[in-house]
Order: sequence, then structure tokens, then C-alpha cells
Amino acid sequence: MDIQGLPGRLLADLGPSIASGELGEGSVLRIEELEARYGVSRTVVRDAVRMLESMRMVAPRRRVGITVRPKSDWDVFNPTVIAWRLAGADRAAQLRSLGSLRVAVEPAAAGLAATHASDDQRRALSALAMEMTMTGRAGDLESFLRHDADFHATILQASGNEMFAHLGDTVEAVLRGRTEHHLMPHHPAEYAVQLHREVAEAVCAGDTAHAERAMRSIVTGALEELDEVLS
Amino acid sequence: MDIQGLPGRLLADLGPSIASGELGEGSVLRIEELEARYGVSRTVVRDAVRMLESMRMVAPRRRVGITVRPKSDWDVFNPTVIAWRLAGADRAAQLRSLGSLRVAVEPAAAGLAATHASDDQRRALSALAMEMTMTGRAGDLESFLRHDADFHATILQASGNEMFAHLGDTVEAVLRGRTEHHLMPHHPAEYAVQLHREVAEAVCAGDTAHAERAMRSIVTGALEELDEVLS
DNA sequence: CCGCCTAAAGATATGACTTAATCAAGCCCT
DNA sequence: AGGGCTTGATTAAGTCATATCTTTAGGCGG
Repeated sequence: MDIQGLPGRLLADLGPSIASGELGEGSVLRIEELEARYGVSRTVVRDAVRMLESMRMVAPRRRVGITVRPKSDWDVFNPTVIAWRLAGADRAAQLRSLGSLRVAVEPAAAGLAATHASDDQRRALSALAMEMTMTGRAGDLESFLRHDADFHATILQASGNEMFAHLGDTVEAVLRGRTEHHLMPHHPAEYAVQLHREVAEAVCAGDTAHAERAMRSIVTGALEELDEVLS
Repeated sequence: MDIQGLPGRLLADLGPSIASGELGEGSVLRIEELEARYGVSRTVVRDAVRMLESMRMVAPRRRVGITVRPKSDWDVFNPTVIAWRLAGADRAAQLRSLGSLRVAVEPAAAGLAATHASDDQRRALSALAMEMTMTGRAGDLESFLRHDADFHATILQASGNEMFAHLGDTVEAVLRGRTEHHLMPHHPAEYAVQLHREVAEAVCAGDTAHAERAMRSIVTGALEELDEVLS
């Protein structure tokens, strides 16, 4: 995701530090200090700071330094910020927030997809649901994850709403997060896979209400499982 | 929102140009050219470009220049990007997207608010609903807008979900946009105001289902009105 | 058709200077 | 004498100008 140059290196170090709370609200960084710490020039430090600034995680203040802003100010929809938080101490809270967001958005997206999806997208959904069935039964979690993520991304894309479409990466981050942190059973529940097939069928058939209902079952189910595991 | 220094000036000029499509996908800017055009130093240009980059609106490419990325790559949840698009040629599409997002999110948020809201928040909601009734009847659109925005922001805040909470500014932008661009009747519909009172009551009473239902009526109604006006 | 070369443009480094915010000393008024 | 206001010193970010390094698109030659 972040294959940048030197500023990327700073960002990859500072971002997670802030996201994890290691550098709490009000912490102060100084450009000069960062130059020394990372052995880079001001140009690079400023670039990195600008990016953190545009994520609203820090604010530069003259005569004081670069100060860390309260978490409530952060750009919580920024995929990079989400990734940092998922990797750190905030994982549980972040997964819960994202879970609720999915419950709100994905059923609506599935409903819209039933009327807006292209033929290619409908075919892709059917194929992906099938693949999920196979790889799920085989216990191939890596492939399952990929198809699961593609499935949800395709639904969001097919909704025809660009804002929904952009949540595809975010949803993938959630799915990947819960797989990688072993918050999932070794064999995905058969009923969940069945629901994916149902969504695919409903979208193919243009059945808005059915698509919405089935997707709601998927995401509320996921949220419940999550709450179980996290408690 | 963006009261920055010199980089802010560039941003305030370049951002809208890109957002409006005046600088379409693939357009190329060169740092040197921007230095000359705006009469500022490299440092300033780089700062501005970095911010656009972190909004995923441009990507720098060596030997080529700063290229404008396809709209589908943009960070469409970034409040600044939203504001730029609302101000420009994309207004209609942006309002539609946001409308659908509201339909998905706000009912869920209202439902959560019914169980999570603090006493202060419940009181605030009742008060705001009352104010909306008054100012709506009086035809004081400016005050009505402020209370309407506060109402929705409070609901989103009270949901206890930080991601929902962050959509407060976005919703305000929508409401403000439709008022300022005269996409609203001179006297807000009485039934809409009534629904706000209903949401407030349901939240106060802890009635999740009712809060959700009433809020859904509000936002679907708003979306329908919008579709009418835009067609 | 492929691989080497080069020039163009971003990336990084650095030193000098400007601007603005904080802090504290000093002053005035009560 | 005490509290509040003014003012100046200080400090760190902001801006500018310039130089060098690195990457790579696109041309040239094999």
C-alpha cells in the first residue's frame, strides 16, 4: 500500500506509533529532532509531517512543535489510518466500528447491486460464491479470504455508489485482519457461505429485498462472531 | 476548514480544479511550472502536492510530472474532497452518493443512539427538535439549518461508533449544500420536522426500532426530494 | 526486437532568512 | 502589593534558493 520513498519510512514508523497510542494526544515532535532521529533532511521530514497532517493526526504549531491531535480528530475513514489501527492496540475497537459500518452499508449496497450490477459483475459474484464454497470446504483459508474479499468488493462496486465502492479496501482490511489474527474458525461456517450464494443469486435475479436481507444476515452474523471472540 | 499558509493557497486553487474535472485524469503538472505559476518556492509546491497525493488525487511520476489520478482513486470520504466536489460540477453526483450513504448509516446510528446516548445527548436532541419546529415555522432557514445539522451530528455522535461520528461534518456539508444551492423549499416540510421530534422521543425512550424507523423516513425522504430536484 | 544510454523531472539535502506564538520580565493601574 | 496588560526575547515552524542524487521514459544503436 505504501511503497513510497524516505518519507514513507518515517510515516511507516510514526503513523503506527501515534495510532497505537504510544505517542498520545498532545505529544510533541520537533522537525529537527526527527531529522536527527531518522538521519534524513528537513525536506523528507516535512513531507512525512504533511501527510500525517492531512490525515488529521498531527497539527504543526509554531514555537511548540508538531503536536499529536486527539484521536477523535483523526481521519478514521482513511485506509492507511485504518490499517495502522488494525495492526496496533486499537484493533478491537477498530474492528467493532468497522463491523457496525458494514452492517449499515453492505445490505444497502447489496440491494442497490441487485438493480445496478453489470452482467460481468453478476457472473463474477456467482463464480466467487462458488469458489468460496470450494475453498471453504477444503479449509484453504488464504484462497477463501481472497474470494470473500473480492465478493464483498464486487458487491460494493456494483452498487453504483462511489462511496460504497471505496469501502471495498476497508472491508478487505477487516476480513484480512480477522483471518490473520486468528479470529476465525478453521473452516468457515457453511451457513455463511450459503448466504453468500444466496446474495449472488438474488443479485443475479434482480431481487433487491432478498439480496439486502441475505447480506444483512452475513454482516450481522460476522459482527456477532466478532463480539464473541473479542469478549 | 483550511486556513493554512501558502501551500493552502495552492491547494485551494488546484484541489477544486481537479475536483471539477477542469484538470482531468492524466493531466500533468510539473513542480517547476507550479513554482512559476504561483510565484512560490519548491518547498511550498511540494507541500501542496503531498497533500493532494495523500488524498489520492495525484501521483508524482519521475520523468513525467505530477499526474492527476482517475476519480475512482480519490479519497472520497475526505471532507475536503467532498467540499470541493460539492462546490463544483460534481455536485449532483456527490449529493446522490452522500444521500445513499445517509440512508444506510443514519438509521443504524439512530438505533444505536437509542441505547448508547448520554443523558446530555438525549436532552440536546429534544431541544434541537423543538428549535427546528420553531425556526422551521418561522422560515428562518439559516437557524433551521444549524439545528438540523446539529441534530444529525448529535445522533451520529451518540451512536458511540467513531466512524459514524465522523460523518457529522459530511452530513452538515450535504445539508448546507442543499440549502445554499436552493434545493430546499422555503418552509421545511412539517412532516419532516415531526419525524425529527419522533426520533428524539424514541432515543430518549430508548426505543431502538422506532428511532431507526423514523430516521429512515427522514433520510429516504431527503433522498427522494433530492432526486426530484436534480432531475 | 532487445538492451543500453541519456536527458528530464522528481527526490533529497542544506543553509539562510522570515514569521508567528509563547513565555517572562517589566510596567501600569488600582 | 497584587493583578492584569504590554512588550520584547526566544524558539520552532514556514519559506526561499540552490545544489546534487536517483529514477525512468523514450530514443538510439546493435
